[in-house]
Amino acid sequence: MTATDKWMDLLANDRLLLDRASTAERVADILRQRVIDGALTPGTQLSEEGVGKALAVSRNTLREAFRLLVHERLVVHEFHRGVFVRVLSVDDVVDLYRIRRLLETSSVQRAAGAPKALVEAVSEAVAEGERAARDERWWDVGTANMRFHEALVALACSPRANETMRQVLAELRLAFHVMSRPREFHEPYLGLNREIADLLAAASWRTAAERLDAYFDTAETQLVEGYGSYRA
Amino acid sequence: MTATDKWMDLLANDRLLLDRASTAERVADILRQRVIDGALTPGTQLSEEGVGKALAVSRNTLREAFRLLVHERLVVHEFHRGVFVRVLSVDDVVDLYRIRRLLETSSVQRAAGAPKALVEAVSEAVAEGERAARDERWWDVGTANMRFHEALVALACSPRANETMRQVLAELRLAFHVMSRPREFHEPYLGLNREIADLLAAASWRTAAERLDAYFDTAETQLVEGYGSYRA
DNA sequence: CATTGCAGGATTGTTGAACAATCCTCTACG
DNA sequence: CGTAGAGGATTGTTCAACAATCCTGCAATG
Repeated sequence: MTATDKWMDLLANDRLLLDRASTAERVADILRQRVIDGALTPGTQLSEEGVGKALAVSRNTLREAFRLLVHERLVVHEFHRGVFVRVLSVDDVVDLYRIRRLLETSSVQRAAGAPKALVEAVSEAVAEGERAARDERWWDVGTANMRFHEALVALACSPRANETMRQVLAELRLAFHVMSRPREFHEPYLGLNREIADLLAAASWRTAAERLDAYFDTAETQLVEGYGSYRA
Repeated sequence: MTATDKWMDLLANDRLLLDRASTAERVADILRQRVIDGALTPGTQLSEEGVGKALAVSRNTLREAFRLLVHERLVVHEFHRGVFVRVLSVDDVVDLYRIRRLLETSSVQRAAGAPKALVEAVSEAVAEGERAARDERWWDVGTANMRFHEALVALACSPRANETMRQVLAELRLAFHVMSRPREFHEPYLGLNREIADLLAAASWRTAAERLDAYFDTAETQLVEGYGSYRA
């Protein structure tokens, strides 16, 4: 029966990829990707006619897709005016760091019972960031940094927490796009991430949590002034 | 100029209440309320034709509303089959308690800088629960209990954390509806809530967080067996 | 000069109908 | 007993139409 169980798992994966995908969701996927990778910059309007014609979907289907993205806060919907790629305010960025602090420090604090593979995922994300930094791929450094923090929350073994964290990080991408110096912004955190990952690997949960808490103290203030001066 | 600033704030509030409300959002509001108060029990299908005719909205508008509720996890959408009021599994309930623990304990831990009014809101929620218990309004006891925990997260002063918590608690309503004994389920927590509120009022953040953590240890195990046996 | 009022055009909000795709049920057949 | 298929019901998606609202520019007014 263990052999069939393996097959079942594989089938379950494939079902998600192949089977279920309404047009609205796929449209949302595309737009989400474009917002995250910066092709759609904050502030640009997504007109129903324009996007609908470009993707060859009807206005109704498109509106369903817009609802999804609005709920994820990647776009804003102004009544009778349309949807726009979100422009994060400084308050938004502060709030994003605040909820990150709640989720991440708490997850690290009680990571004692987490599966070993999840702890290794943290170290792997750090290593990926270090590789990207060596090659001066600063955008990838930012991506790896996010994967690192996502891996921290994953220690809590809560699908909903993971989902919330994913959304928070996607929103933060909106802030990073208006930063003009990705290197100066992302590079300083490489050492901190490594330090925290090593503490986790050594099962020093409490120390890691304290280190992380200190990280947020500095990151938040640093970011506020950075975001205020770098934005378009 | 400070006088006009005051006016502006008031106007901004009113704009949210009076101005913006698309049909889809109002439909979602209605359905959300019906799911939360139990009129729509978990598992029931929300057919597009039925609900659309009942609320006198078109299918397209209704589908937009459904998308919102799907994203809030109050209903599930099965491709080519329809939307159904969500039936929480035991795993779901465990996960909900897990993310609650992350958000709540972390919020309480760093509540030192929270505005006094937010701390008082915690005590007020406890008092409301005690009043409801005295009158044997057990459903209201559950509502007050949720308001209590919502108030705990509010200490973190993060709109996004508040929103996440609201959603989590709305989901938990789905579990409470299949419990047959609201009194036995809600009453034991009254004393714990009071204890935590008093610790917060005394600025004993650390002790309060530890007490809350212990609360989750017992609540989670207690709930799993309770949910397994009480469900319809 | 600043402000107000008012077309006109463009965009969104909402509806209804239509057709395709899929699922469910029931029946008939091997 | 199992299964293959027909038929009906529901959902997925598009299209066209109209109402409601917003934006722009211009004229009128003080």
